[in-house]
Amino acid sequence: MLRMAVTLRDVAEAAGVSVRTVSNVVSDFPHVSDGVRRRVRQAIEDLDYRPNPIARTLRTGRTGMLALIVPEIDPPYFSGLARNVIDAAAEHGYRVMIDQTGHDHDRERELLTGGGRTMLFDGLLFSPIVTNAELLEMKVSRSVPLVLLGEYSFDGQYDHVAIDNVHAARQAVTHLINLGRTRIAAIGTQPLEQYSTPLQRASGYHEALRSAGFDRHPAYQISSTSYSRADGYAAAAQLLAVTPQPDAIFCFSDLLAIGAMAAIHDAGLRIPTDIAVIGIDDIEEGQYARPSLSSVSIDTPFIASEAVRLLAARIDDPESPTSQILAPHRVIPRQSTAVDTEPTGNN
Amino acid sequence: MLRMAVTLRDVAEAAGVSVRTVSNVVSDFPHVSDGVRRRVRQAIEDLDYRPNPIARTLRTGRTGMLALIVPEIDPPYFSGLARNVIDAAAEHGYRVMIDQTGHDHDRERELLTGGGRTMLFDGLLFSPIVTNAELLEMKVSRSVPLVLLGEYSFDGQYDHVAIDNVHAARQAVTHLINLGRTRIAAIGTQPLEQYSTPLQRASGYHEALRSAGFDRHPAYQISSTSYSRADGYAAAAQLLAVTPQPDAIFCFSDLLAIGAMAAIHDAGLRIPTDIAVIGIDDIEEGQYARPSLSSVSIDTPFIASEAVRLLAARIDDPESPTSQILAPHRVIPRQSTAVDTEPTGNN
DNA sequence: TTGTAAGCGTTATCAC
DNA sequence: GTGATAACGCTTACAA
Repeated sequence: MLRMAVTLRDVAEAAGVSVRTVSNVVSDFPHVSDGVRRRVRQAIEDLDYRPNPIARTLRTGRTGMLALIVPEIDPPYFSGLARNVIDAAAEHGYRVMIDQTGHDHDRERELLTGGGRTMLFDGLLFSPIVTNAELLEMKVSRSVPLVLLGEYSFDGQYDHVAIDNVHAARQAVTHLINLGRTRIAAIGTQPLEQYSTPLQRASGYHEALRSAGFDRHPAYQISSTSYSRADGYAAAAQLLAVTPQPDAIFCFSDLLAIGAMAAIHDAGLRIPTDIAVIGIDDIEEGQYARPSLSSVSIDTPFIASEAVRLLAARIDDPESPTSQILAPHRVIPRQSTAVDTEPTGNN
Repeated sequence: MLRMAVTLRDVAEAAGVSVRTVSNVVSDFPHVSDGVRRRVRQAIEDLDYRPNPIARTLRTGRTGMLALIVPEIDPPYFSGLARNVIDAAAEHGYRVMIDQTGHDHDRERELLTGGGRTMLFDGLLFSPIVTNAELLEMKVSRSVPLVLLGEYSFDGQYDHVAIDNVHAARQAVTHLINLGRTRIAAIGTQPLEQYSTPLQRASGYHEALRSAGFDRHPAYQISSTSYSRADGYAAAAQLLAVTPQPDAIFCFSDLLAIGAMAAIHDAGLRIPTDIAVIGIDDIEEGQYARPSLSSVSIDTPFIASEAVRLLAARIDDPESPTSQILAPHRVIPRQSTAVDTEPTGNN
């Protein structure tokens, strides 16, 4: 604090009333006579008094802040989510602190088990990378309301807003199959077993192949440590060297797909003529890519607003039963999986 | 709070010591005998005691939180900045709350003048959209340390980390001129006078044209309300209808440029053969676009770490003289402004 | 080295 | 309707 703060007491003194009365005026308590109210208002104005939220918090136990915990804030999916969460939170009177786990398992645990200054927040919105099982194994601090994001099947112990990743992936691959593609590769599997999203999307990929009666070709599955453009580029380059060459690629994220498209383009191949590409997330970048990127859209505004609504309710009533909400998704076909009629002109 | 919190007093009681001693142990005060320390540690463990950061804050006046105020969090430039700010803040022991002004002038004022719960934060990192003059006109609350981001010339009243927008824009346009382009359009000017960045970039654009002896062609300057892909697309479409058609476009942001490239592509024109395109920000998306997007790179990690450093110092010593730091930038030539090797007969 | 107690600026429980 | 005053949980003189 740069200079001594003006307190309730100062105002009370200036207005010639008690702190109780000033507090009443500040918090719009109804039973204050108009004359007194006016005098207090004037004193507040004169002294430029601002209530100290910390002191208020200590008394009320409410900070008015939520924490949003994501792996990273800069990938478009998460920054879009953050934007929607911040906006939704504002509608409920909350502000949002953002923390990044950096895809670090231990950091997730640390943030969740309340190692840090968890009490600074009225509630937590948490987008985990680890699986259900891993998460339940951690002894999550029960002292702070928590809503989980993005994970499909929890056991009802927590509120959560989820995507059906298995189904989303299956629909994406089925879309490629319906195009007549038969050699369908996937980018984004994970070597480690503890991460949830890649497992589910891989599972959807396998389901779709099985339904179509296709074999799984190990060389068609490229794992990637992150869901970045760079990883997509490298993985696609690797796929192009496989014989027979894939005629379609399902990427576990749009960023991977963007990278893959660049690699395919640089190799002198055409999209979708030679290789069709589809991603997941439906980020705006894909709409403006040329060819534009087909994707599975995920309703982030819905996820954000439902999650904040659930969290606000949980804060107000810690004992109410938990809710599980499924966010809608749908395949958005664009040029990268268009039925091949004319050249895309992308080179 | 879901259940009654365990307090210092509870621990003290359990360990058979005074709260003072427990507090000493918790805050690693050196002069505590080993036996007592062990006993206290044990009691803390047993009771699962977590210090209440709010109470600590009320005493010390420090929350350990910074606020980052940006127009929007989801454009890549700002989400990248946020990521770097969060990381830099963590190194100084701070966490970061993010607020969006939504490009709203009044909201900026409200956040800055401390209308809200400003005291919750030890300091503010503020990326303003309004000009210097507008900002100084607001009576910014002096009660909270403030570092400004992205604005070039303030009068030294505040700490700030800035980009030389005029120079960055001039270099971008000069790069186009050096390519031999003569009909150079610009996308991103603003009809309103109070926004800083567009004014500066427009000014750099004009300077470069003047140096080259080119006239300003009013129809070559397209204003846009936001720096989005959609605005870039629409603006470029508008430019393509102008005669004579521009042979280069300088976009005030990479997002605008991405949109413009899509429009040019959709019109059946080639980049850079028919029209060269350059943006500002050097977002990763531009590297993976095809053709890849030339841009002016801005050193966001530098901006973030310097800004946090300045803010931390300001918090520690409110009276020290302010610093003004200029972040480096440089033109990154890519395919969208590559020297044209194909025969075109165009110039 | 450790205990006692006085705040930090609110809100809320009593009285009057 | 308004005034004292006791918390909220912590840090930190001041004592011991």
